[in-house]
Amino acid sequence: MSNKTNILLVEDDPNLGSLLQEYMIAKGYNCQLETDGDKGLKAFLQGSFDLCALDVMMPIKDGFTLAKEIRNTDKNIPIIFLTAKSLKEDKIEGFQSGADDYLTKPFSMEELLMRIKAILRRTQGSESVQKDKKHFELGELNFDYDRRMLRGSEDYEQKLTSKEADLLKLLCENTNDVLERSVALNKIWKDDSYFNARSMDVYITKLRKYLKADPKLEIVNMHGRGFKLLTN
Amino acid sequence: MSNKTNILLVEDDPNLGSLLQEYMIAKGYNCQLETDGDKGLKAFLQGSFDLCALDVMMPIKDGFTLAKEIRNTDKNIPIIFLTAKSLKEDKIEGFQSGADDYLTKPFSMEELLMRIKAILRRTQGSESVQKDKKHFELGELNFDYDRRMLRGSEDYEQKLTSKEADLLKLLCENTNDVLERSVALNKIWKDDSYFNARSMDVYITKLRKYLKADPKLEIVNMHGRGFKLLTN
DNA sequence: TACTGCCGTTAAAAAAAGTTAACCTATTTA
DNA sequence: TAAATAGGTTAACTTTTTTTAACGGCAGTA
Repeated sequence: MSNKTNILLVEDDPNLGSLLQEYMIAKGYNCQLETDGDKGLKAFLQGSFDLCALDVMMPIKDGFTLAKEIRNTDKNIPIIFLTAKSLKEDKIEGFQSGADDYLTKPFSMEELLMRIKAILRRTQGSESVQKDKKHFELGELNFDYDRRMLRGSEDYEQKLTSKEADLLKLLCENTNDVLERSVALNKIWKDDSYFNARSMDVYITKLRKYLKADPKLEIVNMHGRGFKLLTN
Repeated sequence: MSNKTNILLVEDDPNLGSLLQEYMIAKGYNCQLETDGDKGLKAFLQGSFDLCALDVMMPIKDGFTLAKEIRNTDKNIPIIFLTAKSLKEDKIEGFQSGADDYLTKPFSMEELLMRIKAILRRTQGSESVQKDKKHFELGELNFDYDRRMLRGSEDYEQKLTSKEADLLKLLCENTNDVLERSVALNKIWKDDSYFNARSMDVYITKLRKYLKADPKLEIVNMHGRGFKLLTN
């Protein structure tokens, strides 16, 4: 399986079911559709899903029962109910069987997507958020973004200010590739203006000075575009 | 404050507002009611909440704007919108300003409660456990907030004043992440002013002195933003 | 080759942060 | 009750960081 988020959709109306499935796939998710509760449970047990979207009123086995069975084997999997039942009592039963959300039909597919995203943000955010690299090898040099420190193999040590560190980090993330002026200005200065561009030039000068510690390192200008950090 | 869950409710209709507040209190929550966006933001900055329930259409400042400002200082706090706007576009804007849920009026108080519980079930487990932690490991050091004591492995012991302890606690809760000046000033000094900012600087100096007991610990300044406590 | 807009550098100004000490205020102690 | 103490704020001054200004050079184009 890919690294996409896997959604199990159980919906007995084949039209609505495949419509939702197509939509979720178009939005970049893996989405498996099952058309009744038994098949849904079987699929869940065999697969590895990140979220379940369950219709409530289904033949053979209703969504609430299915949810309880699913929760029996995985008590943390997010579950959303999709249903025409808008009665208060039904909603309450839905939440009591462990729902994370409860959508009453008709709903827009966009709203479903938003609600799925809102839940996933909470449940899978914790693991995948901190992808940001904070530590870079630059030829002979060694750049620690958090400590804002540039260290050479000998006893060269250069403390950086926060703007210097921000800019060097961006350059490092685009090593041997163009860092567009506008990108850097918007990320660091939050605004692409004439004066901020002059300010950025001043920082490029400062960084060039620091990087002289390794003569192989070079920040070259790409006229009209931005800068490129070369490491060879 | 007790160990109850703290809910910030911002709702400009005083009838609905106090009805909801009473209900939540009856259900065992702490629930603070504010009647406009500015008061809501101020309350949030000074308090310590586990969840926000915000009306969207309010005079002075609408709920979406308020949500963004709140998210600016706390990017994990759960937010629920309560609103009469049931348009698809509004819902989408709501979720895009970082909502966890979006309820359209009229809704039953029971449903609100269910939805709040569903969100808290996800969030309270993970990080907000740490939120009211009173005891922190800081490299070699050991910080006991209640006793206002900083202890090192050997015989280093440093008693802290209450302001020192408050500030260190905030820094600890944001370890390796920026603690915004305005956040600290509002939480500890209850007001973001020039003199309080000078006062805070004095306390940062004091804390840096104490933290020298472990040379790995460092409080770095993020120019124009705030401070970051580094532990590695 | 001359024009024009982008870059590079240095210096100065401005803004933010850091430090130290004096100064309140409330509480404890003599 | 006065003195001592502790916690906290204000003030004055220093240093660091960032922005602005000025000017000269270079690249791309007419």
